[in-house]
Amino acid sequence: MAGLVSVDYEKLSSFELFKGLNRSFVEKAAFGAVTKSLKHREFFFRAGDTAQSFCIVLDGAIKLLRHSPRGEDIIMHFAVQGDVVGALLMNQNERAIYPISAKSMGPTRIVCIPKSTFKQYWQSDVNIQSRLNSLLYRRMSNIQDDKTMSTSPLRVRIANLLMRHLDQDSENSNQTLSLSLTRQEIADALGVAVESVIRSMRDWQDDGTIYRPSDKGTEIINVEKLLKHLDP
Amino acid sequence: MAGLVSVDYEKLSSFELFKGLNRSFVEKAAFGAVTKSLKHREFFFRAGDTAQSFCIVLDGAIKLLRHSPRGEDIIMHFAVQGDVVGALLMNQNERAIYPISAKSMGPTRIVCIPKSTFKQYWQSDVNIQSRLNSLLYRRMSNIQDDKTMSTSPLRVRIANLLMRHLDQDSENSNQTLSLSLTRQEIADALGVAVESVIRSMRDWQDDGTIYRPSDKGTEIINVEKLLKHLDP
DNA sequence: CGTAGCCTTGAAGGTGATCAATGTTTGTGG
DNA sequence: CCACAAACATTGATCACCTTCAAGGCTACG
Repeated sequence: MAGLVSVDYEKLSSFELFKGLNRSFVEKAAFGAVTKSLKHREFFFRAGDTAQSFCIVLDGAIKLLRHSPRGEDIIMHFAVQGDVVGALLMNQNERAIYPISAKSMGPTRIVCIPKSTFKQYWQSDVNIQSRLNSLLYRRMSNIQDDKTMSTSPLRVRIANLLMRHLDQDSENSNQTLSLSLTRQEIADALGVAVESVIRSMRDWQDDGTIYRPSDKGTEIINVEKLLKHLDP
Repeated sequence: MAGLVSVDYEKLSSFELFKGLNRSFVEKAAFGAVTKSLKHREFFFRAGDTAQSFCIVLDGAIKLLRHSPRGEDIIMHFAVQGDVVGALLMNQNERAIYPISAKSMGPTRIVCIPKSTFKQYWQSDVNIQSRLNSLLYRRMSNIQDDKTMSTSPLRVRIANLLMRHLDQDSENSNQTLSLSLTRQEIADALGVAVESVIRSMRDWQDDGTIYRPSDKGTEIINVEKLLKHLDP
């Protein structure tokens, strides 16, 4: 937990949320903010906590999840670099509570911004509101994409999930994921059993459609091959 | 298609979105707006149309849906009286297109507001933005509720859907739905087959947990009984 | 070195999908 | 007003996909 330093502001300015805005505005938008470093599997907040702050992901990733009535985790969203978490709650009343839990995936750094700063500098700024809406809009689209596929066989839904998380950069047929997902997390995100995910992905591993370079780390995907698997 | 009359403004003012705001503001917020009367199963817009306007539901209901790759409709949201449809898109760029289709359920009246009015009066108003966010927040919560239940047996998910659409008014154990849902629509909203919905709900019909007063119209639900069916 | 989290495999079973057929209701046009 | 089509409701039989349960292995980490 520490105040923001120059390099943090630069990183913030590079995000879609603040791109093109001048430094003094970014500083105001982060008034009273602190950076937090989360280890692997650490909660930023839990469902039921009163919502006093929101955050922007600097590095790493955070999964937003709920507990299902039967004890499993259900993952609603993977927040990666530049994503805003919890902002929609800052508009709600004083005693609003987080409806979901936020848990880090690997070492993660975030900027944690107090509600008061939101009310003072974010709420009244048309530009920021509009950009927040864009982020929200994309999130909504993702959820709706998922739902649209709910009648498709599992392997199609898994492929769809993976494709949505491909790194923007690489354009060739071998692309990396923008975050490292475990089988368990894929299962939790789709609301299915781990075993089903494993069985669905086994063939893809066997014929090299997907593979992990060093056994640890992010999965690499041969998009063309993957799509071929989905045709029938 | 007609301009707004006094009674329309009064209705708008009674909605959560405008409650407590003065008449002149509501008139500005509806600048250039027209009312539209939709028949049963009429499209307000289709997925892919360029988004030039958004709307507020005056009476009736509108379902927001997508086409799944296999031809079925998947319903994302039921917009009822006071709900805003398509507002999130007004912030996006000029050539933004609707990602979903909007189709009326029964005779429906809406206020259709041009994008330009949004940009002029809605976007810069903190109050309205905050209320829009509240609506959006509730919609998000609904979708997440659905997803949280994705591992539960179908009858639990159906019950959950019904309970979320109970009329706010009646507090006794017999409650009416705030909109009339066909079995097909319940199936489409949950992404399952109609037959499965029918089979799941058959027992409830047989023992009077749910029933339709005049065979047509809205379903009435005995909440206590319904909950008892879900225990095991 | 032991635990916790994740991965993997197999066997058995159930839930919901699919297909096919039929009935019912509603709306449309002659 | 009647005939016909379209949308919705219902039922039964069969089957596939995914779940569940059980067991074991691997890796990281305190």
